[in-house]
Amino acid sequence: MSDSSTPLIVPAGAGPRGPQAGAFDDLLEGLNPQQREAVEYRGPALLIVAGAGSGKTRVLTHRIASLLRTREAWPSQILAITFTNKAAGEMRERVEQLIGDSARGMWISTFHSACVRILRREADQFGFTKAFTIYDSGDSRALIKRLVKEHEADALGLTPASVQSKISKLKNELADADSYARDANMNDPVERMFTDLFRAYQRQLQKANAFDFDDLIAQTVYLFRAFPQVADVYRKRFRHILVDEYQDTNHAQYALIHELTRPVSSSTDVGGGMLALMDEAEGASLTVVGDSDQSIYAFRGADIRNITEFERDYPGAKVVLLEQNYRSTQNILTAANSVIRNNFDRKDKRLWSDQGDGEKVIGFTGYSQHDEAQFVADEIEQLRRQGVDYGQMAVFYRTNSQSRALEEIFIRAAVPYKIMGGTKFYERQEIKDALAYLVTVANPADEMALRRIINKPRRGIGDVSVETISSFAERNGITFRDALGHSAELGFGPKIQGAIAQLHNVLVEAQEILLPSNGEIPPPTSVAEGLQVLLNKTGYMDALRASRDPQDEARIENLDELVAVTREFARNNPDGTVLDFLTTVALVADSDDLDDASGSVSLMTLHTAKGLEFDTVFLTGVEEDLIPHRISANEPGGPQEERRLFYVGITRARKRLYMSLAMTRAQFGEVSAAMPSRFLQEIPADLIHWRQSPGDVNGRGGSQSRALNARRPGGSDRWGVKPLGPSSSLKPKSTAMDKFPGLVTNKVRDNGDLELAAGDRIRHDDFGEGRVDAVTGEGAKRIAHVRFDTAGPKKLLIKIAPIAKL
DNA sequence: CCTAGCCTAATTTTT
DNA sequence: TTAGGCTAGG
Repeated sequence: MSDSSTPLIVPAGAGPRGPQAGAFDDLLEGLNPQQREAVEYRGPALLIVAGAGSGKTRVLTHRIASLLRTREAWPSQILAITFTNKAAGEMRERVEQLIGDSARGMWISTFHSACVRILRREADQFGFTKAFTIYDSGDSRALIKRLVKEHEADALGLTPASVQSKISKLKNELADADSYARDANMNDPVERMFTDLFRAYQRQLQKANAFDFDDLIAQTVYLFRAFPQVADVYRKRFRHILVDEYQDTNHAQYALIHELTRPVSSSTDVGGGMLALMDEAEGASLTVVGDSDQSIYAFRGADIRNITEFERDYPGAKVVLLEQNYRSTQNILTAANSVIRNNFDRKDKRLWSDQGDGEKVIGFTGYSQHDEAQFVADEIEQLRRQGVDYGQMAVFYRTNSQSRALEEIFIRAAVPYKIMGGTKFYERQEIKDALAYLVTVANPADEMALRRIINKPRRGIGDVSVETISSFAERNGITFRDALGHSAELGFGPKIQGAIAQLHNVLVEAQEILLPSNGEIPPPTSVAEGLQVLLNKTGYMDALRASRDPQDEARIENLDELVAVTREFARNNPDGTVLDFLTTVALVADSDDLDDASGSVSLMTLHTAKGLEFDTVFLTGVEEDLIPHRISANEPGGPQEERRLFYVGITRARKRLYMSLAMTRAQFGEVSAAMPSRFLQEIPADLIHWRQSPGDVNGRGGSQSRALNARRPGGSDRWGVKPLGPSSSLKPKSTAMDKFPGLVTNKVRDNGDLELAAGDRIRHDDFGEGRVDAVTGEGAKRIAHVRFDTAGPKKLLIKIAPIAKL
């Protein structure tokens, strides 16, 4: 009924047969034939296979615009799903640009926000309230940790991390504790324990009136399956469903889409006419866009088959292939193609560009990750001087920890940068604390949140007291939160009793501000106001100010920023409530706050980079064990997924692509030798111009690099080469990776303990015997300056050079 | 209940 | 290297 405003009758002038010719010529302008077809096609199911940079967002927005323009659909009948909020915002903006205000009323959002919206509306149907909160992975980890401890599950080898990831996987497969228990071997104590934990976890969530990330999707599917009438409301409403990045959907998301595109189950008329009923009998029309070569989320349940088997799932589906790339130069695309074609069982697809070859990929090998970072920084500065905007340059890496070295060097080199992701703002302790205060007020059932802040700042309420309160609540059949209101009956001394009463009062005061008991609708500024009351009157701020921990100063700043965020939120959402605020905050992704990155270089992981593009891209850490990551080696499909990740990285670049690596890499204090990634071998030699090849660095390359080595002036106390001025382009280029067979597939050599001193004689596999002149550097980065009897002077990295002491 | 100090474990990617 | 957990002492 809530949708009585949604017109169910198709507007006059349009029919199921499609738009009239000429109704949207301008929307087709500048599109290639395949893109046009993807915009114009009308039918129950359409799969757009969109290679990287092939203009899929353009196609998608123009398709939506055309549906609206021709009045085939009302805005409210359109549901478009994207992967990030940022992508959703962009899409909405672009559709509005095309057709103006009439775009209002569309649902363009992520899977998660769409589900939250549905769940909020329907929560009461199945044991939750509209005030439910959303647990991010940190929250659920904390809960699972507690449960693991309580159940003493660690004795069976179950760690919080393993339990969490297993539960997450199961939920993505739409399994619950019961269905798991049916299939599992219950004689195995570990399995039994896990089932218990899963059940307990789910019970706690329900009790806390909370959903975790995976629940948002899975529970929506359950809801639709358990209450077909509810599902019908949405089936009637959404007549056109479009899903972006379809290759990254997991089973639960697939099922959700499937439920939504089903024909309405009940025939009870809710006011629509005949025509509407006929339409609904067919189910909504579904458009999915994706590229199986860019599927990089299998680790969290994405099922590549959702896209590869689309035609089977939706018989009669139309498939459109977009292969022309409008983003990159041909050299970049050729590199990308030559890497990705090493994945078997993929449909061959070849991106092409008419933009010309462009520049070659530039390669660099540093002695250490700092050396590598210095190269990147130098190049960035050089490009900047040539007029390239910082905002048009990006540095990618496989793991977040790699950002550290880059940051250090960038700070020193005064390169403005912005890290996307990493330690996220909303995952900082103080921010989580502040949010937990808000949650405690907004959703009193959420015991987790209250437990988090009950002793922050220190109030003298430790574990023992918390348990006392908890059992009091249980005995009296009230919630933990309500127990705080009975401070006098808890049996504490005056100090603790006072502290509890104090906390209770502040929470009540904030509640009056955020959710007035007289039912009045609070002004949009109430979130900021309530937050400040909570932070100030609880003494949280004072405690930070009084602290002499230098980190706490930054924490205060962060909290100020959070208050600013709430103000901003109030401006953008005049009727936003605390719950809306908390929802938004819970669902923001790393890539979402990309806008203010202008004017600085963007640093991010390869995963975060998906969907973005930059003029200049630096792919760093192109090493074995990093990309492909060591852990992926044992996972089925792991190496292939890593290759796709690498492919995604390459295809982000418009004009210039750099690939760099280091010969040694420090991981928590220890330095170890690194090897060039196997993926480098997959790129044709003539596409890469090595400024400094792996061979140059360890003195074991082909003849060209020997010559190069011999010519290079030694004696610098920096390990890396000198900053690369224009003269460096005079260097002869080194050649392909296959000139360095020993560097790629062989086992890592480790001469870690080899002690060398000036005067020692050594033997090198390639250069023969020689005498050590000097040793510089420390630890794994020690470099021997050797004068070989026949090959002349060389610099060698002691740890990994193929040498032996005589 | 709190704090300091020692020990150890971990580092893949994230809506 | 560092964050978190654990212990002992206040």
